[in-house]
Amino acid sequence: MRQLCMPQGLSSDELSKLETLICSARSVQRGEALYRSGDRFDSIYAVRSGSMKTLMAHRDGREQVTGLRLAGEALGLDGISEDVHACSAVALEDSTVCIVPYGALKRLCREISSMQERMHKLLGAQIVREAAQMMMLGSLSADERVASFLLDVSERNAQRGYSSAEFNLRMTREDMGSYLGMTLETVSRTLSKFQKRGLIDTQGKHIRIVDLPGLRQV
Amino acid sequence: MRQLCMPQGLSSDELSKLETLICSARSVQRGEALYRSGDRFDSIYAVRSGSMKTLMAHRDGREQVTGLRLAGEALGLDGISEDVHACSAVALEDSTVCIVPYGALKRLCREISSMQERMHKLLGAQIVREAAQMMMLGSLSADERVASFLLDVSERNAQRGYSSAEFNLRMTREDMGSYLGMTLETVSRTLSKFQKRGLIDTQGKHIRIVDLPGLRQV
DNA sequence: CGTAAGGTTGATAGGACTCAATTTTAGTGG
DNA sequence: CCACTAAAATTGAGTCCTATCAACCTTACG
Repeated sequence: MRQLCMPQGLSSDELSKLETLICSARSVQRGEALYRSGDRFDSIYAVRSGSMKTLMAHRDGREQVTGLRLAGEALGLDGISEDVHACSAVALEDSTVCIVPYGALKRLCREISSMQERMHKLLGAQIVREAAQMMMLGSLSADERVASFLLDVSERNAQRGYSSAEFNLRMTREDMGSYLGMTLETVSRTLSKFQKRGLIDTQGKHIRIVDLPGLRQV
Repeated sequence: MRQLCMPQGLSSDELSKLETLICSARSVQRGEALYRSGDRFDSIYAVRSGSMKTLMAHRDGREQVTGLRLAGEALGLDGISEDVHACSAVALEDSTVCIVPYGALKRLCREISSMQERMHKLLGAQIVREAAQMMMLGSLSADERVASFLLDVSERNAQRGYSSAEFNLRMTREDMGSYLGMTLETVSRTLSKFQKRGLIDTQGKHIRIVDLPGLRQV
Protein backbone atom coordinates (compact mmCIF):
# COMPACT_ATOMS: atom_id res chain seq x y z
CA MET A 1 0.00 0.00 0.00
CA ARG A 2 2.83 2.35 0.76
CA GLN A 3 4.02 2.42 -2.79
CA LEU A 4 0.53 2.61 -4.10
CA CYS A 5 -0.90 5.60 -2.33
CA MET A 6 1.94 8.02 -1.84
CA PRO A 7 5.12 6.62 -3.22
CA GLN A 8 7.94 9.12 -3.34
CA GLY A 9 9.66 11.63 -1.22
CA LEU A 10 8.42 10.75 2.24
CA SER A 11 10.53 9.69 5.20
CA SER A 12 9.33 6.68 7.10
CA ASP A 13 8.34 9.02 9.89
CA GLU A 14 6.13 10.86 7.49
CA LEU A 15 4.78 7.60 6.19
CA SER A 16 3.65 6.54 9.61
CA LYS A 17 1.84 9.82 9.98
CA LEU A 18 0.15 9.15 6.70
CA GLU A 19 -0.87 5.74 7.85
CA THR A 20 -2.59 7.07 10.93
CA LEU A 21 -4.54 9.16 8.51
CA ILE A 22 -5.76 6.36 6.29
CA CYS A 23 -8.07 5.32 9.05
CA SER A 24 -10.20 2.88 7.17
CA ALA A 25 -10.78 0.74 4.15
CA ARG A 26 -14.02 -0.13 2.48
CA SER A 27 -15.12 -2.83 0.14
CA VAL A 28 -17.37 -2.05 -2.79
CA GLN A 29 -19.34 -4.75 -4.59
CA ARG A 30 -19.40 -5.00 -8.35
CA GLY A 31 -21.87 -2.45 -9.68
CA GLU A 32 -22.07 -0.63 -6.35
CA ALA A 33 -21.27 3.10 -6.13
CA LEU A 34 -18.50 4.26 -3.82
CA TYR A 35 -19.93 7.75 -4.17
CA ARG A 36 -22.41 9.42 -6.45
CA SER A 37 -22.46 12.72 -8.26
CA GLY A 38 -23.92 15.21 -5.80
CA ASP A 39 -22.70 13.41 -2.66
CA ARG A 40 -20.86 15.58 -0.19
CA PHE A 41 -17.12 15.31 -0.61
CA ASP A 42 -15.11 14.48 2.45
CA SER A 43 -12.55 11.89 1.45
CA ILE A 44 -10.35 10.91 -1.39
CA TYR A 45 -9.72 7.25 -2.07
CA ALA A 46 -7.04 4.93 -3.37
CA VAL A 47 -8.11 1.72 -5.07
CA ARG A 48 -6.52 -1.09 -3.09
CA SER A 49 -7.85 -4.01 -5.11
CA GLY A 50 -10.13 -4.38 -8.10
CA SER A 51 -11.03 -1.53 -10.42
CA MET A 52 -13.58 1.25 -10.73
CA LYS A 53 -15.09 3.52 -13.34
CA THR A 54 -16.10 7.14 -12.91
CA LEU A 55 -19.25 8.47 -14.53
CA MET A 56 -20.55 11.93 -15.19
CA ALA A 57 -24.11 12.81 -16.23
CA HIS A 58 -25.45 15.41 -18.65
CA ARG A 59 -28.39 17.53 -17.62
CA ASP A 60 -30.65 15.19 -19.58
CA GLY A 61 -29.53 12.22 -17.51
CA ARG A 62 -27.30 10.50 -20.08
CA GLU A 63 -24.23 9.16 -18.32
CA GLN A 64 -20.75 8.87 -19.75
CA VAL A 65 -17.73 7.00 -18.43
CA THR A 66 -15.06 9.60 -17.72
CA GLY A 67 -12.39 7.45 -16.15
CA LEU A 68 -11.04 4.02 -15.26
CA ARG A 69 -9.12 3.45 -12.01
CA LEU A 70 -6.97 0.41 -11.50
CA ALA A 71 -5.54 -0.79 -8.20
CA GLY A 72 -3.18 1.79 -6.75
CA GLU A 73 -4.78 4.77 -8.45
CA ALA A 74 -6.46 7.73 -6.78
CA LEU A 75 -10.15 8.46 -6.85
CA GLY A 76 -12.45 11.23 -5.73
CA LEU A 77 -10.52 14.35 -6.71
CA ASP A 78 -13.62 15.51 -8.59
CA GLY A 79 -15.12 16.62 -5.28
CA ILE A 80 -12.45 19.08 -4.18
CA SER A 81 -13.56 22.09 -6.13
CA GLU A 82 -17.18 22.25 -4.98
CA ASP A 83 -17.17 20.14 -1.80
CA VAL A 84 -19.57 17.90 -3.71
CA HIS A 85 -18.66 15.07 -6.05
CA ALA A 86 -19.02 15.92 -9.74
CA CYS A 87 -18.73 12.28 -10.81
CA SER A 88 -19.98 8.95 -9.55
CA ALA A 89 -17.58 6.10 -8.90
CA VAL A 90 -18.81 2.55 -9.53
CA ALA A 91 -16.95 -0.73 -8.97
CA LEU A 92 -16.25 -2.77 -12.10
CA GLU A 93 -15.62 -5.82 -9.93
CA ASP A 94 -15.63 -6.50 -6.19
CA SER A 95 -13.06 -4.01 -4.99
CA THR A 96 -11.59 -2.40 -1.90
CA VAL A 97 -10.49 1.19 -1.40
CA CYS A 98 -8.50 3.08 1.20
CA ILE A 99 -10.31 6.08 2.58
CA VAL A 100 -8.22 9.23 3.12
CA PRO A 101 -10.19 11.92 4.96
CA TYR A 102 -9.60 15.15 3.11
CA GLY A 103 -9.56 17.41 6.18
CA ALA A 104 -6.80 15.40 7.81
CA LEU A 105 -4.91 15.20 4.53
CA LYS A 106 -4.98 18.97 4.17
CA ARG A 107 -3.58 19.36 7.66
CA LEU A 108 -0.80 16.92 6.87
CA CYS A 109 0.00 18.81 3.68
CA ARG A 110 0.55 21.93 5.70
CA GLU A 111 2.81 20.21 8.18
CA ILE A 112 4.88 18.24 5.72
CA SER A 113 5.98 19.98 2.57
CA SER A 114 6.69 16.74 0.75
CA MET A 115 3.08 15.75 1.32
CA GLN A 116 1.96 19.04 -0.12
CA GLU A 117 4.17 18.38 -3.11
CA ARG A 118 2.65 14.93 -3.56
CA MET A 119 -0.85 16.31 -3.35
CA HIS A 120 -0.19 18.98 -5.95
CA LYS A 121 1.37 16.46 -8.26
CA LEU A 122 -1.55 14.08 -7.83
CA LEU A 123 -3.97 16.81 -8.85
CA GLY A 124 -1.69 18.04 -11.63
CA ALA A 125 -1.29 14.55 -13.04
CA GLN A 126 -5.04 14.15 -13.24
CA ILE A 127 -5.25 17.43 -15.16
CA VAL A 128 -2.69 16.24 -17.70
CA ARG A 129 -4.29 12.82 -18.07
CA GLU A 130 -7.64 14.36 -18.77
CA ALA A 131 -6.17 16.77 -21.29
CA ALA A 132 -4.66 13.78 -23.10
CA GLN A 133 -8.04 12.08 -23.08
CA MET A 134 -9.61 15.20 -24.55
CA MET A 135 -7.07 15.08 -27.35
CA MET A 136 -7.86 11.46 -27.99
CA LEU A 137 -11.60 12.14 -28.19
CA GLY A 138 -11.13 15.21 -30.30
CA SER A 139 -8.79 14.03 -32.97
CA LEU A 140 -8.40 10.27 -33.24
CA SER A 141 -10.35 7.78 -35.32
CA ALA A 142 -12.18 4.89 -33.68
CA ASP A 143 -9.29 2.53 -34.44
CA GLU A 144 -6.75 4.92 -32.99
CA ARG A 145 -8.81 5.45 -29.84
CA VAL A 146 -9.15 1.76 -29.12
CA ALA A 147 -5.45 1.17 -29.73
CA SER A 148 -4.51 4.12 -27.59
CA PHE A 149 -6.77 2.91 -24.80
CA LEU A 150 -5.30 -0.60 -24.82
CA LEU A 151 -1.79 0.83 -24.74
CA ASP A 152 -2.72 3.10 -21.84
CA VAL A 153 -4.09 0.23 -19.77
CA SER A 154 -1.11 -1.89 -20.69
CA GLU A 155 1.27 0.81 -19.51
CA ARG A 156 -0.59 1.38 -16.27
CA ASN A 157 -0.47 -2.34 -15.60
CA ALA A 158 3.25 -2.34 -16.16
CA GLN A 159 3.73 0.56 -13.75
CA ARG A 160 1.98 -1.42 -11.07
CA GLY A 161 4.13 -4.47 -11.67
CA TYR A 162 1.58 -6.52 -13.57
CA SER A 163 1.83 -7.87 -17.07
CA SER A 164 1.69 -5.22 -19.74
CA ALA A 165 0.90 -7.80 -22.39
CA GLU A 166 -2.05 -9.56 -20.84
CA PHE A 167 -4.85 -8.30 -18.63
CA ASN A 168 -8.49 -8.48 -17.73
CA LEU A 169 -10.49 -5.41 -18.60
CA ARG A 170 -13.54 -5.55 -16.41
CA MET A 171 -15.37 -2.90 -18.35
CA THR A 172 -18.12 -3.96 -20.74
CA ARG A 173 -17.92 -2.96 -24.41
CA GLU A 174 -20.55 -0.39 -23.59
CA ASP A 175 -18.37 1.15 -20.87
CA MET A 176 -15.41 1.22 -23.22
CA GLY A 177 -17.50 2.81 -25.93
CA SER A 178 -18.81 5.42 -23.55
CA TYR A 179 -15.29 6.21 -22.38
CA LEU A 180 -13.92 6.34 -25.91
CA GLY A 181 -16.78 8.28 -27.42
CA MET A 182 -18.12 5.54 -29.67
CA THR A 183 -20.79 2.84 -29.68
CA LEU A 184 -20.33 -0.59 -28.19
CA GLU A 185 -20.74 -2.11 -31.65
CA THR A 186 -17.83 -0.11 -33.01
CA VAL A 187 -15.68 -1.15 -30.05
CA SER A 188 -16.50 -4.78 -30.70
CA ARG A 189 -15.84 -4.50 -34.43
CA THR A 190 -12.55 -2.73 -33.82
CA LEU A 191 -11.34 -5.37 -31.39
CA SER A 192 -12.30 -8.08 -33.89
CA LYS A 193 -10.41 -6.26 -36.61
CA PHE A 194 -7.31 -5.96 -34.42
CA GLN A 195 -7.54 -9.66 -33.69
CA LYS A 196 -7.76 -10.53 -37.39
CA ARG A 197 -4.71 -8.36 -38.03
CA GLY A 198 -2.82 -10.24 -35.33
CA LEU A 199 -2.38 -7.23 -33.08
CA ILE A 200 -4.23 -8.60 -30.08
CA ASP A 201 -5.92 -11.73 -28.83
CA THR A 202 -9.24 -11.24 -27.09
CA GLN A 203 -11.59 -13.58 -25.34
CA GLY A 204 -14.31 -11.46 -23.90
CA LYS A 205 -12.77 -9.32 -21.19
CA HIS A 206 -9.39 -11.01 -21.32
CA ILE A 207 -7.01 -9.19 -23.63
CA ARG A 208 -3.52 -10.13 -24.76
CA ILE A 209 -1.39 -7.75 -26.73
CA VAL A 210 0.37 -9.76 -29.43
CA ASP A 211 2.01 -7.06 -31.56
CA LEU A 212 2.85 -4.06 -29.41
CA PRO A 213 4.65 -2.04 -32.11
CA GLY A 214 1.86 -2.80 -34.53
CA LEU A 215 -0.72 -1.53 -32.07
CA ARG A 216 1.32 1.63 -31.50
CA GLN A 217 1.23 2.59 -35.14
CA VAL A 218 -2.46 1.95 -35.76
CA MET B 1 -6.92 41.83 -9.96
CA ARG B 2 -7.74 40.86 -6.41
CA GLN B 3 -11.06 39.34 -7.34
CA LEU B 4 -9.66 37.74 -10.43
CA CYS B 5 -6.78 35.76 -9.10
CA MET B 6 -7.73 34.60 -5.67
CA PRO B 7 -11.14 35.87 -4.75
CA GLN B 8 -12.50 34.29 -1.62
CA GLY B 9 -11.56 33.57 1.92
CA LEU B 10 -8.47 35.66 2.34
CA SER B 11 -7.99 38.43 4.86
CA SER B 12 -6.54 41.67 3.55
CA ASP B 13 -3.34 40.80 5.40
CA GLU B 14 -3.21 37.58 3.44
CA LEU B 15 -3.95 39.44 0.26
CA SER B 16 -1.02 41.73 0.70
CA LYS B 17 1.21 38.70 1.19
CA LEU B 18 -0.16 37.33 -2.05
CA GLU B 19 0.54 40.56 -3.80
CA THR B 20 4.17 40.55 -2.81
CA LEU B 21 4.23 37.17 -4.45
CA ILE B 22 2.83 38.21 -7.79
CA CYS B 23 6.07 39.88 -8.51
CA SER B 24 5.60 40.59 -12.15
CA ALA B 25 3.38 40.84 -15.15
CA ARG B 26 4.16 40.04 -18.74
CA SER B 27 2.63 40.98 -22.03
CA VAL B 28 2.22 38.41 -24.77
CA GLN B 29 1.65 39.42 -28.36
CA ARG B 30 -1.04 37.80 -30.48
CA GLY B 31 0.27 34.47 -31.71
CA GLU B 32 3.18 34.46 -29.27
CA ALA B 33 3.64 31.58 -26.81
CA LEU B 34 3.71 32.31 -23.09
CA TYR B 35 5.21 28.87 -22.62
CA ARG B 36 5.62 25.81 -24.78
CA SER B 37 5.12 22.13 -24.17
CA GLY B 38 8.40 20.86 -22.76
CA ASP B 39 9.41 24.17 -21.12
CA ARG B 40 10.43 23.92 -17.49
CA PHE B 41 7.57 24.77 -15.18
CA ASP B 42 8.20 27.38 -12.55
CA SER B 43 5.20 29.68 -12.49
CA ILE B 44 1.49 29.65 -12.85
CA TYR B 45 -0.23 32.57 -14.52
CA ALA B 46 -3.47 34.50 -14.40
CA VAL B 47 -4.70 36.16 -17.56
CA ARG B 48 -5.00 39.85 -16.75
CA SER B 49 -6.21 41.07 -20.13
CA GLY B 50 -6.86 39.44 -23.47
CA SER B 51 -7.28 35.71 -23.96
CA MET B 52 -5.16 32.65 -24.62
CA LYS B 53 -5.49 29.12 -25.94
CA THR B 54 -3.69 26.02 -24.71
CA LEU B 55 -2.43 23.44 -27.15
CA MET B 56 -1.26 19.88 -26.77
CA ALA B 57 0.58 17.85 -29.41
CA HIS B 58 0.35 14.22 -30.41
CA ARG B 59 3.52 12.26 -30.93
CA ASP B 60 3.12 12.80 -34.67
CA GLY B 61 3.16 16.56 -34.21
CA ARG B 62 -0.53 17.30 -34.80
CA GLU B 63 -1.64 19.94 -32.33
CA GLN B 64 -5.04 20.26 -30.74
CA VAL B 65 -6.53 23.15 -28.81
CA THR B 66 -7.24 21.87 -25.30
CA GLY B 67 -8.39 25.04 -23.60
CA LEU B 68 -9.45 28.67 -23.82
CA ARG B 69 -8.55 31.13 -21.05
CA LEU B 70 -10.30 34.46 -20.70
CA ALA B 71 -9.20 37.37 -18.54
CA GLY B 72 -9.15 36.39 -14.89
CA GLU B 73 -8.62 32.69 -15.48
CA ALA B 74 -5.64 30.61 -14.41
CA LEU B 75 -3.05 29.14 -16.73
CA GLY B 76 -0.11 26.83 -16.45
CA LEU B 77 -1.39 24.13 -14.10
CA ASP B 78 -0.38 21.55 -16.71
CA GLY B 79 3.21 21.88 -15.53
CA ILE B 80 2.78 20.90 -11.90
CA SER B 81 2.81 17.15 -12.26
CA GLU B 82 6.07 16.77 -14.16
CA ASP B 83 7.85 20.10 -13.53
CA VAL B 84 7.59 20.56 -17.27
CA HIS B 85 4.68 22.03 -19.21
CA ALA B 86 2.50 19.46 -20.95
CA CYS B 87 0.74 22.10 -23.04
CA SER B 88 1.69 25.24 -24.89
CA ALA B 89 -0.09 28.53 -24.18
CA VAL B 90 -0.52 30.95 -27.07
CA ALA B 91 -2.13 34.40 -27.02
CA LEU B 92 -5.27 34.81 -29.13
CA GLU B 93 -4.84 38.60 -29.01
CA ASP B 94 -2.34 40.94 -27.42
CA SER B 95 -2.64 39.96 -23.76
CA THR B 96 -1.06 40.41 -20.35
CA VAL B 97 -0.63 37.84 -17.62
CA CYS B 98 0.32 37.94 -13.94
CA ILE B 99 3.18 35.64 -13.07
CA VAL B 100 2.89 33.69 -9.84
CA PRO B 101 6.11 31.86 -8.99
CA TYR B 102 5.16 28.36 -7.97
CA GLY B 103 7.81 27.93 -5.28
CA ALA B 104 6.67 31.02 -3.45
CA LEU B 105 3.04 30.04 -3.88
CA LYS B 106 3.69 26.66 -2.31
CA ARG B 107 5.31 28.32 0.69
CA LEU B 108 2.35 30.64 1.07
CA CYS B 109 -0.02 27.66 0.91
CA ARG B 110 1.74 26.10 3.85
CA GLU B 111 1.60 29.27 5.90
CA ILE B 112 -1.97 30.24 5.15
CA SER B 113 -4.53 27.48 5.13
CA SER B 114 -7.04 29.52 3.15
CA MET B 115 -4.43 29.83 0.39
CA GLN B 116 -3.96 26.08 0.43
CA GLU B 117 -7.71 25.71 0.15
CA ARG B 118 -7.77 28.09 -2.82
CA MET B 119 -4.98 26.23 -4.53
CA HIS B 120 -6.65 22.86 -4.16
CA LYS B 121 -9.94 24.26 -5.43
CA LEU B 122 -8.19 25.82 -8.40
CA LEU B 123 -6.69 22.47 -9.36
CA GLY B 124 -9.91 20.61 -8.58
CA ALA B 125 -11.98 22.99 -10.71
CA GLN B 126 -9.68 22.38 -13.66
CA ILE B 127 -10.17 18.64 -13.23
CA VAL B 128 -13.96 19.02 -13.28
CA ARG B 129 -13.92 21.38 -16.25
CA GLU B 130 -11.82 18.98 -18.26
CA ALA B 131 -14.07 16.06 -17.36
CA ALA B 132 -17.04 18.07 -18.64
CA GLN B 133 -15.12 18.77 -21.85
CA MET B 134 -14.43 15.05 -22.24
CA MET B 135 -18.14 14.41 -21.94
CA MET B 136 -18.88 16.99 -24.54
CA LEU B 137 -16.39 15.48 -26.99
CA GLY B 138 -17.50 11.96 -26.28
CA SER B 139 -21.24 12.20 -26.54
CA LEU B 140 -22.52 15.35 -28.20
CA SER B 141 -23.25 16.01 -31.87
CA ALA B 142 -21.56 18.84 -33.72
CA ASP B 143 -24.55 21.14 -33.16
CA GLU B 144 -24.67 20.36 -29.47
CA ARG B 145 -20.95 20.96 -29.07
CA VAL B 146 -21.03 24.37 -30.69
CA ALA B 147 -24.08 25.39 -28.65
CA SER B 148 -22.50 24.11 -25.47
CA PHE B 149 -19.30 26.00 -26.22
CA LEU B 150 -21.09 29.28 -26.87
CA LEU B 151 -23.04 28.88 -23.63
CA ASP B 152 -19.85 28.13 -21.73
CA VAL B 153 -18.12 31.26 -23.01
CA SER B 154 -21.25 33.29 -22.37
CA GLU B 155 -21.39 32.08 -18.77
CA ARG B 156 -17.72 32.73 -18.16
CA ASN B 157 -18.15 36.26 -19.51
CA ALA B 158 -21.06 36.81 -17.15
CA GLN B 159 -19.00 35.59 -14.19
CA ARG B 160 -16.38 38.18 -15.00
CA GLY B 161 -18.94 40.95 -15.22
CA TYR B 162 -19.04 41.23 -18.99
CA SER B 163 -21.99 40.74 -21.27
CA SER B 164 -23.19 37.18 -21.45
CA ALA B 165 -25.13 37.91 -24.63
CA GLU B 166 -22.48 39.49 -26.78
CA PHE B 167 -18.76 38.90 -27.03
CA ASN B 168 -15.74 38.66 -29.25
CA LEU B 169 -14.33 35.20 -29.66
CA ARG B 170 -10.76 35.70 -30.75
CA MET B 171 -10.30 32.09 -31.80
CA THR B 172 -10.40 31.24 -35.49
CA ARG B 173 -12.93 28.71 -36.77
CA GLU B 174 -10.01 26.32 -36.99
CA ASP B 175 -9.17 26.80 -33.30
CA MET B 176 -12.80 26.27 -32.37
CA GLY B 177 -12.98 23.16 -34.49
CA SER B 178 -9.82 21.79 -32.96
CA TYR B 179 -11.14 22.45 -29.47
CA LEU B 180 -14.56 20.97 -30.25
CA GLY B 181 -13.28 17.96 -32.16
CA MET B 182 -14.57 18.90 -35.58
CA THR B 183 -13.44 20.60 -38.78
CA LEU B 184 -13.46 24.34 -39.32
CA GLU B 185 -16.02 23.88 -42.11
CA THR B 186 -18.45 22.17 -39.77
CA VAL B 187 -18.01 24.95 -37.21
CA SER B 188 -18.76 27.54 -39.86
CA ARG B 189 -21.79 25.66 -41.17
CA THR B 190 -23.14 25.18 -37.66
CA LEU B 191 -22.83 28.85 -36.82
CA SER B 192 -24.57 29.74 -40.08
CA LYS B 193 -27.34 27.30 -39.28
CA PHE B 194 -27.78 28.80 -35.79
CA GLN B 195 -27.97 32.22 -37.34
CA LYS B 196 -30.65 31.14 -39.80
CA ARG B 197 -32.63 29.67 -36.94
CA GLY B 198 -32.42 32.96 -35.09
CA LEU B 199 -30.42 31.57 -32.19
CA ILE B 200 -27.36 33.78 -32.63
CA ASP B 201 -26.08 36.66 -34.68
CA THR B 202 -22.50 36.33 -35.93
CA GLN B 203 -20.24 38.65 -37.82
CA GLY B 204 -16.92 36.93 -38.01
CA LYS B 205 -15.53 36.76 -34.49
CA HIS B 206 -18.25 38.88 -32.94
CA ILE B 207 -21.07 36.74 -31.57
CA ARG B 208 -24.40 37.79 -30.09
CA ILE B 209 -26.69 35.29 -28.47
CA VAL B 210 -30.23 36.10 -29.55
CA ASP B 211 -32.21 33.16 -28.21
CA LEU B 212 -30.56 31.80 -25.07
CA PRO B 213 -33.22 29.20 -24.19
CA GLY B 214 -33.24 28.07 -27.80
CA LEU B 215 -29.50 27.60 -27.77
CA ARG B 216 -29.73 25.66 -24.51
CA GLN B 217 -32.05 23.06 -26.00
CA VAL B 218 -30.17 22.50 -29.27
C1' DC C 1 -4.59 49.46 -51.02
C1' DG C 2 -2.92 44.91 -51.81
C1' DT C 3 -2.57 40.44 -50.26
C1' DA C 4 -2.63 36.60 -47.35
C1' DA C 5 -5.21 34.64 -43.80
C1' DG C 6 -9.65 33.55 -42.43
C1' DG C 7 -14.45 32.39 -43.47
C1' DT C 8 -18.40 30.58 -46.17
C1' DT C 9 -20.77 27.42 -48.97
C1' DG C 10 -21.34 23.38 -52.18
C1' DA C 11 -20.72 18.54 -53.75
C1' DT C 12 -19.18 14.09 -52.67
C1' DA C 13 -17.50 10.27 -49.98
C1' DG C 14 -16.63 7.55 -46.06
C1' DG C 15 -16.60 6.23 -41.22
C1' DA C 16 -19.33 5.42 -37.46
C1' DC C 17 -24.19 4.95 -35.85
C1' DT C 18 -28.58 2.59 -35.75
C1' DC C 19 -31.40 -1.24 -35.88
C1' DA C 20 -31.60 -6.11 -35.81
C1' DA C 21 -30.63 -11.00 -35.35
C1' DT C 22 -27.65 -14.44 -33.11
C1' DT C 23 -24.26 -16.28 -30.31
C1' DT C 24 -21.64 -16.35 -26.16
C1' DT C 25 -20.66 -15.39 -21.44
C1' DA C 26 -21.37 -15.11 -16.70
C1' DG C 27 -24.11 -14.69 -12.60
C1' DT C 28 -28.06 -16.91 -10.02
C1' DG C 29 -30.51 -20.34 -7.88
C1' DG C 30 -31.92 -25.12 -7.55
C1' DC D 1 -22.03 -28.27 -9.26
C1' DC D 2 -24.63 -27.62 -13.06
C1' DA D 3 -28.50 -25.72 -15.46
C1' DC D 4 -30.84 -21.63 -16.61
C1' DT D 5 -31.39 -17.05 -17.93
C1' DA D 6 -30.36 -12.39 -18.45
C1' DA D 7 -26.65 -9.62 -19.78
C1' DA D 8 -22.96 -8.98 -22.87
C1' DA D 9 -20.75 -9.54 -27.23
C1' DT D 10 -20.59 -10.29 -32.16
C1' DT D 11 -21.83 -9.54 -36.81
C1' DG D 12 -24.60 -7.70 -40.77
C1' DA D 13 -27.17 -4.20 -43.57
C1' DG D 14 -28.46 0.31 -44.39
C1' DT D 15 -28.31 5.23 -43.23
C1' DC D 16 -26.73 9.58 -41.62
C1' DC D 17 -23.53 12.81 -40.01
C1' DT D 18 -19.39 14.86 -40.58
C1' DA D 19 -14.94 14.99 -43.16
C1' DT D 20 -12.86 16.07 -47.39
C1' DC D 21 -11.96 18.60 -51.46
C1' DA D 22 -12.82 22.71 -53.87
C1' DA D 23 -14.16 27.32 -55.20
C1' DC D 24 -15.06 31.72 -53.87
C1' DC D 25 -15.75 35.61 -50.74
C1' DT D 26 -14.37 38.66 -46.86
C1' DT D 27 -11.60 40.63 -43.43
C1' DA D 28 -7.68 42.58 -41.46
C1' DC D 29 -3.04 43.68 -41.30
C1' DG D 30 1.21 45.56 -43.21
